[in-house]
Amino acid sequence: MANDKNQPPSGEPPQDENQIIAERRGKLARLRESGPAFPNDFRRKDLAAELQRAYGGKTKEELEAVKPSATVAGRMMLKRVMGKASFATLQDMSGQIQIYINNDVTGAETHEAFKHWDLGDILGVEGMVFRTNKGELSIHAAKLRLLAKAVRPLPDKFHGLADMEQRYRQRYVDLIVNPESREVFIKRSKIVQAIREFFVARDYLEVETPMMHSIPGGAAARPFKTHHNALDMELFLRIAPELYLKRLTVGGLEKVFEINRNFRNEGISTRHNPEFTMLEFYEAYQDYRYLMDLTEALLKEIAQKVLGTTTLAYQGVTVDLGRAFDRLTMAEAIAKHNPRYPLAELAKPEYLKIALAPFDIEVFPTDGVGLLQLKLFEATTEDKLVDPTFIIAHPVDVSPLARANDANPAVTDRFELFITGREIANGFSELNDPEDQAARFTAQAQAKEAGDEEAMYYDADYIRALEYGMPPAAGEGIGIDRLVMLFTDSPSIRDVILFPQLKAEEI
RNA sequence: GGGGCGUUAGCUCAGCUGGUAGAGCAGCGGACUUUUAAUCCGUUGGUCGGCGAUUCGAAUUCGCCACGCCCUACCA
Repeated sequence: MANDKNQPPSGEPPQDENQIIAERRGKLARLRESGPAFPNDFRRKDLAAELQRAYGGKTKEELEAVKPSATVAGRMMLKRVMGKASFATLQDMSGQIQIYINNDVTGAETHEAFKHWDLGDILGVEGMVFRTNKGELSIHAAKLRLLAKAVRPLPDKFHGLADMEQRYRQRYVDLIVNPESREVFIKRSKIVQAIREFFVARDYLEVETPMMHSIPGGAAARPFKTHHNALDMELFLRIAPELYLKRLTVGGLEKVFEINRNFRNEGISTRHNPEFTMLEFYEAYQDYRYLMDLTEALLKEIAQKVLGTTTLAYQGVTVDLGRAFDRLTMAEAIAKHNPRYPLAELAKPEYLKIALAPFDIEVFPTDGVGLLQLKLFEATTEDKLVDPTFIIAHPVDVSPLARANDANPAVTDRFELFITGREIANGFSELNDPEDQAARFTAQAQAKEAGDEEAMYYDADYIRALEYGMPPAAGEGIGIDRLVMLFTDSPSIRDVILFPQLKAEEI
């Protein structure tokens, strides 16, 4: 099958041909007989939403006195033919507007042609803006043209497209007929724009670092492998930009951010797509506490710009981003949300092992207090962190790139931000000691030798960069897709990615 | 990877315990000069996801496969 993929059809009619498509192909063939069937000489001057805004407040009489003209183009979503007069609803990028066609103004010949045009066709209209007896703002078409024929029918005009598979595979159809889907992607764009504005306003430099790495690093994940022919070289799609962005702080780009794709060769779920978008940012001469303040400010600003409020609803729960975010260690969070575990006991490995016993979690004799706390945290507390909560001081074992705490080297100066029980951000004071970093890489490389597929590689060039002196810095990553899920109340990551990864389909 | 559920006309969906497939919308034909999910009359359209089994007979029961959704595991 792989070989006939993406080959042009071979004379045989496509599998999904049907009566409706055949009918429309016939109409298209007749169109071709009378000139270009897909003309590109129509210039629209007005957008539906702008007309609604400009004339929405005018009465029927006021409009008749002024007779404003308008030129719009769009897809025909609804059509009502009533003999000698017809109505249609056009949809453009901004919204919808009704057009009115009759024999007197539009002309009988054009009207007759219009009657055979189909829902989904793209039309261009020029005419007077007026208000109908029922009060609908409309354009009385003086000129009306078919600009692009739709050979395939649109889904049900009232129910839209419900089949999730078809919505994901044929997003173009979903976007035409499901306004709420369009809204999600408009919001996504606004969120990304708000993020850019936030960092640019703080003198950050937006950069683009390689997506193809010879040594994948910066995260614990299995990479995609690829091959460069001319260089005859194995390459990996990046799992994170982190190590390159920190090289830039060595280079003197002291405030950098990147919004771009990461690729991880792992399972697919409602929260995981193989390629996903990450924001990562690094600032020299700052620490993780500063980052927590910055993160709060960022989320509040996005919420204000995109939603107009700091209160949001996600899948039935309300979250207030306006309040100060909680900052708790794992032990504190466990004790706070599970009163059955006293805080003082959570510092004792023996107690933690007993507490973990009822859960189906692997505990190793070598697990220290930090790891045991992490396991108990994930089992009992993570999903209870509905309101924004920073969890701080992660064990050093699970944070190979974070700076160890000066007072307690077993933990790192790190935080993760949880909202609605999900991790939204991960940041820390960066490890800039080349010898400490080399030792941690060595430990990771040994773990990889021992079979841990997600352990990191030893990155000698990264160590070399640190040896030139990296300024003390703090850095953070935020998964954009999950952030968009939160802000758009989307239950699945596929709802916020235009073309999510699915298994190959035979068309 | 493991478990559950789903797949019927272009779209949205009915179809009980097996008796040979329906509606609405869309399409086609007709009526209608201010409709708006227009309305009214008539009408076309389906190898019921695929393959196999049971049966006189399968959309319906059973098995396998494909694709999707949800949960779960790893992670962001």
